[in-house]
Amino acid sequence: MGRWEPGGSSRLREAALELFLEQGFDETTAGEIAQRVGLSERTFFRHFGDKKEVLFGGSEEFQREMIAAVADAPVGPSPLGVVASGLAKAARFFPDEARDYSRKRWRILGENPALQERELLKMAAIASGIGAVLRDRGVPEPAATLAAESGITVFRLAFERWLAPDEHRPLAEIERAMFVELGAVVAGS
Amino acid sequence: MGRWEPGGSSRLREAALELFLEQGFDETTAGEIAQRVGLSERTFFRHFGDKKEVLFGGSEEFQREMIAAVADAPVGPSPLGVVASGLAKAARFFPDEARDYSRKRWRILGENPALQERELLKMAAIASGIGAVLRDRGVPEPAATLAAESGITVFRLAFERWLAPDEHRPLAEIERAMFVELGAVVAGS
DNA sequence: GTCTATAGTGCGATAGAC
DNA sequence: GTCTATCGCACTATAGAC
Repeated sequence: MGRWEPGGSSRLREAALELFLEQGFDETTAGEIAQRVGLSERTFFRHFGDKKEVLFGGSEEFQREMIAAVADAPVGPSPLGVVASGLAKAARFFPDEARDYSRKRWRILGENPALQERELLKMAAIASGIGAVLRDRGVPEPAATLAAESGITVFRLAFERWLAPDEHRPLAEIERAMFVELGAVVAGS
Repeated sequence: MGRWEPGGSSRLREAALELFLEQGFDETTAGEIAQRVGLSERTFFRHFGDKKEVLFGGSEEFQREMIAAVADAPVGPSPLGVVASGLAKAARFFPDEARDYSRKRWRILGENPALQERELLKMAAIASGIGAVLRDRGVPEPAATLAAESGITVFRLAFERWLAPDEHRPLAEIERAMFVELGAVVAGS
């Protein structure tokens, strides 16, 4: 038992989500979030490099997981197949229980271009990491980067679909369907 | 002859590029850029919504052009083919003479994640616009979005390749090769 | 934890162009 | 008279330096 309540980061993240939903991202100051959990603004910025980052907690872990899943995927004939099997494994990061939280977060992101920018950068970083893994596995360029980027595109669209109000299938299943669709779209040209 | 030199925006853009190359993006203040062309900091922010935006001049026009090129593409059997022919047309925005400027700009972007975020958002906006155009042309979902996103991925990778020091082919030619590679990567799965 | 520079906004005033 | 570009000032929040 220390001098502070434990879990400063996660308490800040929760408070931030609430406040952003209530009053909007721009209308909420970092100091306000910190105050709500009894911390100082200075402490907020020690936990998060900038205000946006409070909405991206756990994203480094997800990123590592996603890249590791591709690295550990069984040897396959096609690089995109390798990416697909990695993505399927990483889908466990988003079980049904996470849908509600993800939808709230998505609503906030949808209203703020600066947050969308950050989300895109995170995705781009994952794509870049997957590309590197594929090259390590002997896939030449530009196939490695194309497979990585296409895989992330499939993931993004599947994820958005997963969040839709009328959607109930698990993420991995939507991913599979989306990969099939990609095959059809590209084959048709 | 007015009270002011004409072309405030473009003079600010040029000065910004110089200063960013000399001292870096973070080390250059908006006031400094404005001062160099005889304007005030306040005026800088009336031309550009934020500091990053000074590096994205003409991007709205490029965006419109890209989307219009897809909208005006001849009727084709496949949505990705339509996107490809649109992209080929829009490649004229980047003639050989623009390579030098583009490389300078790319070097600045490469050193700053915040600028990469903005670049990704601009690309995402174009993809979204192309997706809408495809839906207007009768392409169902998720094929429309997949074709749009895949097309933008091809454009991005082709553009990066176009900027490589050892690369001399025109952008349109690299795009074509990249579309072929995408076909191979996806077909192989 | 305090102190400070920079980013970015709001508003009023001014100077020309049409 | 109206429209547009500019300046100047006051102000807040972010973010980094000390």
